[in-house]
Amino acid sequence: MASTGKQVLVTLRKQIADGILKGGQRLAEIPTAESLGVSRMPVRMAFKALEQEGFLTKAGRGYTVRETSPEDITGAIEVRGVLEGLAARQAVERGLDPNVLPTLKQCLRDGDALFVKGHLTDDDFGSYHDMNCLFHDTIVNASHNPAIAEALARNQHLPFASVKALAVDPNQPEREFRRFYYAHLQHHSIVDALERGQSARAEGLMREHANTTLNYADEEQQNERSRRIRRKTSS
Amino acid sequence: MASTGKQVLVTLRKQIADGILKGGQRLAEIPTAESLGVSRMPVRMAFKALEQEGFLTKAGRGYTVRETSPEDITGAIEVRGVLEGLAARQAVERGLDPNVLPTLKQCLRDGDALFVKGHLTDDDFGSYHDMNCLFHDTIVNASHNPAIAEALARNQHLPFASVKALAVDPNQPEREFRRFYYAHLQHHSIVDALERGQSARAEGLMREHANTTLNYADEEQQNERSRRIRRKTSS
DNA sequence: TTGTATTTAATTGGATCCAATAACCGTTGG
DNA sequence: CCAACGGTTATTGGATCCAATTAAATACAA
Repeated sequence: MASTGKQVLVTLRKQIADGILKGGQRLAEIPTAESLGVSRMPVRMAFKALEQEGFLTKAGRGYTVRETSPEDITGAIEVRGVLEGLAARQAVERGLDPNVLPTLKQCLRDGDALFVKGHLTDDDFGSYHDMNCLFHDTIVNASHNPAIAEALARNQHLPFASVKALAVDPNQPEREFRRFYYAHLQHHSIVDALERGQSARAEGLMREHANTTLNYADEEQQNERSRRIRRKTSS
Repeated sequence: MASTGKQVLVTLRKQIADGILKGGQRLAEIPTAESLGVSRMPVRMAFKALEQEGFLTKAGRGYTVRETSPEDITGAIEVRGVLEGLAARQAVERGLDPNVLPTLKQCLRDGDALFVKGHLTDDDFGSYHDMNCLFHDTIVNASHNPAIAEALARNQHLPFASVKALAVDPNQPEREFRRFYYAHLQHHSIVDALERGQSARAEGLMREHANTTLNYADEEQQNERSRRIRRKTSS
């Protein structure tokens, strides 16, 4: 039983993330309040919060759902790369807390156990997702630089840009397997660099690791683009 | 005649930035609303916005003014370095817009004109500040990556961390002159790298350029620390 | 004397009301 | 026929009211 305001906030956020509220669409307080069955007040609060989070932009009277171009997404992933790279470097330079390496190595073992079978089930993707979040969060926290986490929080919102929002294409299981396996091998290299105190190497690896997501997002763009073209030619 | 809500927001923001509202201080809606002579509603809105901006943190009932440690500031400046470094690199890699280099070179000429005298007046510091903001904004915008500007906007709030908030120590004019002159020489190197298409060099220079501020903040910390020690020993 | 539980008070969050402003449409004048 | 001005309408922003939750204080029991 979360409070009404939080409920409205997460509902709207999910509707935007899921594309139910399309980019560019105008949002007024009264209709959304009525459709959610609440008063205008929590909606006002949620709109303000969503504006700060970058989901909505104030357009004269009312708000419009922000439209994210593919360039926005690739740019945000690039930002995530340099920020997580900075986190890895600073984590090494400050000296790792004693619990960091054990946690990361457990992540590596968990990932290894997933990949030995040679294929990934839906549950495996979920497990990988959890492990991946823990891995990245651990490194970001190990930097002891709260500004990094704050700056990253801004990017979490864009689809594909966040660590938490890794999408899986169910039609290409073997390609997805290779993609995640490659990412996991990068995790191994990153831990190796952290363990050896190679801060610059850790930073570079972490940047490239974000680029792995970037390449995938690019392919998604390609698919989307070709799909659009196909649609256009077929009409 | 700005709207009441905005007025409350900027007032509270300024009071926090100026230290009138000290770090760790608890803020309740009713007292602040009464002290500002408005109703509770704009204060609620402002509190929510200030929480999103990182000025306030929700502490059970009500909010507390966030206290920024020196480590927070150095960390934020480090973040600014990698973000502006990324901006410089991407600006080169995407190809500079035709108006970027002329704008930057005008900044260099304006700076050169300030430093030829060998000393800086108060007006000169103001001119340098404006030129400096234009220089950095131009590079960030030249990256055509809106995620960078958004991530940077988060850091603007912390004192010393932002480009816009460069402090000048009036007691050490010649030291300040050397500091700004060094920063300006870095500007020259950065423009040189941009012009030659040396993206990695531009990135590294931009990072180091933020570090110049960082060193100053460190000295501020040292001063503050020694001041505190002096106070402690004298008591 | 200390810890826990209950009660009370205060503060926050939600709803409704009212005013102010901005957008849209119609009409009129050039 | 187009543009500009005025009116009307709808939507946002501010204020007040009410309920719910939480924190603090006091009292009671161990």
